[in-house]
Amino acid sequence: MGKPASPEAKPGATIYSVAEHAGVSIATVSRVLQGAAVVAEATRQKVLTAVDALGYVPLGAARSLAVRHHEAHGLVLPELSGPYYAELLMGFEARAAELDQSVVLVLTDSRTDLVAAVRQLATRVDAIAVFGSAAIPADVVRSLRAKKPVVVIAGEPHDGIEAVVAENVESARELAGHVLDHGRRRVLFVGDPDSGSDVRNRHAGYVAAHRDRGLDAAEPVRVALSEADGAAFARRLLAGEHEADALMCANDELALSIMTALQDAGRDVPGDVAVVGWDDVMTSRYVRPGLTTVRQPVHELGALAASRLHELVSGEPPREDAQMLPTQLVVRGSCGCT
Amino acid sequence: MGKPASPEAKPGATIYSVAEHAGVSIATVSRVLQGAAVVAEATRQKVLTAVDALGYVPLGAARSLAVRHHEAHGLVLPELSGPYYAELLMGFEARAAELDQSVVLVLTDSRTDLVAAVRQLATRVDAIAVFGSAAIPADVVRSLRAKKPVVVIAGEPHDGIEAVVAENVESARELAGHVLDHGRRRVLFVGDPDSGSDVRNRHAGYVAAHRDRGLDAAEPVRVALSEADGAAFARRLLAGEHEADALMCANDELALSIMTALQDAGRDVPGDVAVVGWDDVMTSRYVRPGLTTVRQPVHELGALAASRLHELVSGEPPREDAQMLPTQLVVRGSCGCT
DNA sequence: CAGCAGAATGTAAGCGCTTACATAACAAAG
DNA sequence: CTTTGTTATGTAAGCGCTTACATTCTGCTG
Repeated sequence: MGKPASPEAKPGATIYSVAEHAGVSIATVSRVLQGAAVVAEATRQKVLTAVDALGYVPLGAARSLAVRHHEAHGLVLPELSGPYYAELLMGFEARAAELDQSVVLVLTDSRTDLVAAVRQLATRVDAIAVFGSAAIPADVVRSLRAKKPVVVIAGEPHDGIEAVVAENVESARELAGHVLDHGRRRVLFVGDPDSGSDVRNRHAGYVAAHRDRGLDAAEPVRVALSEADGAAFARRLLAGEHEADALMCANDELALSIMTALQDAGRDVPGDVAVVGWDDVMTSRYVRPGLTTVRQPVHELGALAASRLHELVSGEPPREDAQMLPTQLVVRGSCGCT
Repeated sequence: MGKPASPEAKPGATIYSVAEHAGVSIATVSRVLQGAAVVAEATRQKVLTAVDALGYVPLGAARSLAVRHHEAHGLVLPELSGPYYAELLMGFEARAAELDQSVVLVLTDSRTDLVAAVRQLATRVDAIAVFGSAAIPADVVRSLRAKKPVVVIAGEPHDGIEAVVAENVESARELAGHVLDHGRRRVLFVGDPDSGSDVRNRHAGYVAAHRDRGLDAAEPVRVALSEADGAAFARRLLAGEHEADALMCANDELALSIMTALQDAGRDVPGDVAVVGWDDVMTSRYVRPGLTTVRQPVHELGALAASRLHELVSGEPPREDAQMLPTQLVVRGSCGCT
């Protein structure tokens, strides 16, 4: 802080001015900066000195143009509320960093022209990871794929576009089975199986658990995945529109808002009705009873996406089948366990 | 110069191949793609046809090099757990999108070489927003500033680096005053004022509230801001290491973990001890009693940072004083209100 | 119908890097 | 001393765009 001001940076310092200042050629400057080729120690020092005398910052675009790749990965997510996407992004970013790739983020919920945004993104990255339900039209994804490697996160693989997912069907079957084995006989699935492959697969597991026991599964209650949708459903449930002794919600936000609304209305959870969710968000540990849910390796999922992107850029062929990460049932009180 | 050697390279469609395919010059292709100059409708159509016949995706780096800017903003955040940073990022991204700027994200907690990461970032963006406590050495920020516009989020302005912040002192004074006015006389500040200007200012408000009433403020309990730190503090409190009838925590995560730990140990909140936090995270609405806290306009803060970055890039001079956004006290039950 | 303004398009000069290839410098070997 | 490797460094050709400027093509005007 007490030090003299930083070197007067000529706003226009380029590799040429550095070379001139150091009395060497631009090739040499490039070599010391890339650390690639051998450079005499004395020369290296001259260059380094010149670099910070001029406050030189290389122009990434020029390098990208010369080397013909961006050294950046794109990530397209719907939004970031709730811990799920944030954790995914952290995993992605961390892995990308290890691979020396920058990450360029696009959030689709804030975009009016999604397609333009994605095209624009394609312009500045080497590969793109798209979240399954980020609402990118399939043909856009496919046309993207023609130019750049693409991986879908939590979606279905198709047309040579590979997918990375967390396991859903089996854990949903296990979770639903757990609830059924508490003796509940009217377990409602809350969430729209058509809203994405994650929910579809969770629903499939729910159906399977019923089938396993020779039971009939009720029709799913098709609601979106936000707190507000949960609250709305809770109102309908309290109004007697649905009958249930257990609710298997497509995610924790739904489960939490429903559980709280029921409790506020004097219902006993899990006494009157059990509630389970999916994701294991932070709040699920804090509410009483604790929310029984399923933990996904979200961080790892993001990291896996970044890794695959990198491998695809490096020329590896896309995988046919989705890569699946295991999930873990987290049993707390809301399912009826003590 | 002439055109590149292989006109055959389909995967490498360039402006040249498009021009050739459409039977026009590259200048014309550029013109229709930028939509800038007038182009005869017939010509425009030929070009557009060629573009998607070849699946042409422009190379962002080449454009950046030619126009001499990146059309991208950098954002440096510590991490993304908890809703605070995620919301900030969403605000930033949304505003950046409106301004047609890409956002390149760097998370410092995942980096081993922070300084290198930031330098690398500077290479590919026009301007950078750094979160105050992202642990970037001050001299690095300053040297960055010499080349690119920089704004600090939730930090102090200095050396021509402007800052955007949410109000802290007055709302902390109000919050602490509120607790004191419930009759609490041993209000402990939990959090380390030296960990960043946000906490420092909250502490300052806490001290001011005491002074307002002619009371003495206790020494702050210096703990970090995570759940784990809160739990550890709660254990010490239960063990009798501290004495308090109210806890003013530097953020909600701390407050929540402490409150829950106390309740689990049989203490009554707010009966035995009141607990208040800061941030108004989602969980704060769900716990019982609801957590009294302060809501910050986090989304707006992110958006403001993006806006300022853009204005700085456009040549506007940096502001001397931090731009401050108002916060809002959210009173729920944990402070002692019914 | 020459002359000319204005519109549409083409030409070519960069933008700041990387890197293949050429060259220089110097030491060891013949 | 040449010759021959080895290193260290320089030269220059792009990378794929944008854009100032030049050129060509219209359709009028006088």
